[in-house]
Amino acid sequence: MAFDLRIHTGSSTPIFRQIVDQVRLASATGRLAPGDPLPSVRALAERLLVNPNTIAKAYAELARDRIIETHQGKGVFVAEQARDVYTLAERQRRLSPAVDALAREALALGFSLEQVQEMLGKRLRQLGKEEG
Amino acid sequence: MAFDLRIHTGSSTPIFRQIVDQVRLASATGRLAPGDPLPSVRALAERLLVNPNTIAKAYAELARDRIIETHQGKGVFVAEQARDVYTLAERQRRLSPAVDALAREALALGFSLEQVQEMLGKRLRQLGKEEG
Amino acid sequence: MAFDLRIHTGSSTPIFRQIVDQVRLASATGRLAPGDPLPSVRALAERLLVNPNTIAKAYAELARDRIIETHQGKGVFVAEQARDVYTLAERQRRLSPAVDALAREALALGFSLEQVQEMLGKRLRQLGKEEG
Amino acid sequence: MAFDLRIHTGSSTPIFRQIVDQVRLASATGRLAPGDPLPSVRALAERLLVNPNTIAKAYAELARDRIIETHQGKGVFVAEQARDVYTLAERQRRLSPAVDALAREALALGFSLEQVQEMLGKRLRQLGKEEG
DNA sequence: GTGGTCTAGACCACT
DNA sequence: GTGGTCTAGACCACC
Repeated sequence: MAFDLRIHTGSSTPIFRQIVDQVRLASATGRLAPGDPLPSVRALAERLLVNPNTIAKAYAELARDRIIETHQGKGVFVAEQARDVYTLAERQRRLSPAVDALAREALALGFSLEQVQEMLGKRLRQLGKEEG
Repeated sequence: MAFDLRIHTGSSTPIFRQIVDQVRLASATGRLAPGDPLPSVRALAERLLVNPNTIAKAYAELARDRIIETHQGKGVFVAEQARDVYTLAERQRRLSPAVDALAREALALGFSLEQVQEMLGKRLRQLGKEEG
Repeated sequence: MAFDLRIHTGSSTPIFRQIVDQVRLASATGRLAPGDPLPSVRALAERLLVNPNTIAKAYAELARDRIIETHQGKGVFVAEQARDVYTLAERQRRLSPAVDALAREALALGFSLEQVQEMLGKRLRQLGKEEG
Repeated sequence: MAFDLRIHTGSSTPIFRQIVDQVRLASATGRLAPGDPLPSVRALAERLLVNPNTIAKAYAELARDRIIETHQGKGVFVAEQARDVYTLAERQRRLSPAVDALAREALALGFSLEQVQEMLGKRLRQLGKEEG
């Protein structure tokens, strides 16, 4: 199964960030395993109809964070490095900025806890399906 | 207690947006009450060491959303009544980027829906209590 | 026919508002169709002989109201679908200054309600027909 | 009966303009007849709780347009000048900017002719009552 | 004094 | 190339 990278040009999040996030997410959830090949810059640019510079920028950030490795003349692969294991506290610490941002925005827009939880549940189920 | 506006110039979120968000949240939680005066454009610009235009831009957005009212020659005040400016669909559209960001991050970190919802509830209660 | 934006620098209505109003009206009457590109900030500024910031301010307001979509590095386009952003009450609030002005003027000039309504209907039909 | 001038500080229209418009309207509809006295600058400023400069500015514009006359030491009076008589075409020409502004705004906000006509009728009835 | 608009010119992120 | 943000400084209307 080919790793199915998708971008939304309508979104306000930059294309290069969408790519970085998807690869990072796929790697964290095991959908991409160490050693798996990724499409070349040129091939991905053609498939997604975006500028090769955009792909290169995304791959550069992923390589900097040791998520992927590029082997000259061979291609791009998911890095072999050991997966970090976080404590619960550490995982919560990493999640809390997003929790905080959503909480503030929801309050400002006048949403109740229940409404936000429902939107969140719906979105999580969507993401889960795309992954499976 | 005077309303204590603070900005981080090091942040990637624009200064004017930091101001908008803080005022909106303070208004939603009741920390700013209808009729309360806000610092003048020039005074706030001096205090925060930013350009008056930046403050004016923030105030203009708040006025468009009917959070504040500006009176020529008098100053800026918190709007008398909270008003339903945006449709439910629009408010959901505005919340969805934060929902999406949290959902993706939670998935990548391996949290369950219930765990995230609990963190969210806790944070919402904290923010609501920070009044006065 | 390219969309022909024109401003009157002599007018008391701000330049950025003239631009906003013309684009909004053109979008509402279908003279601008979803997906249509708008001139770039710099190009329009050059053509109208105004500062790019003034154009940017107008485009920012149109984007907030989801009339247009701006794509970083690509340009500005008419939004894909018209969306209900504002509640009925808010739309009435925004219309009421114009209603009030016409009512007062009509009263001062001794027009009956029927006469004003007829003039209004005629003008609305004219504006609607000026498409294409 | 004293001429009952009222201002809305919450409105976006400047106070001095509200005063000018109300006097002009009362004069045009005969509620203020030539020779009728108006309150002094100082008295009106005290009654409306506004700055005397604001009243003075309004009276200056009314005097410039020959709606009122100020007699030093005696007070302010509605001018004796002959009322202009307009042809229907001339009256329509004077009304048309307000008609046009309302039509454009209504179209942009997505209102139907019927909705606008209803808002207009309601507003005209309100103004008629205030006057009676 | 207040806020609103505009110009000029700079820097940054994204494509 | 594109739009987004910020600074500096000016002028205006209103109170």
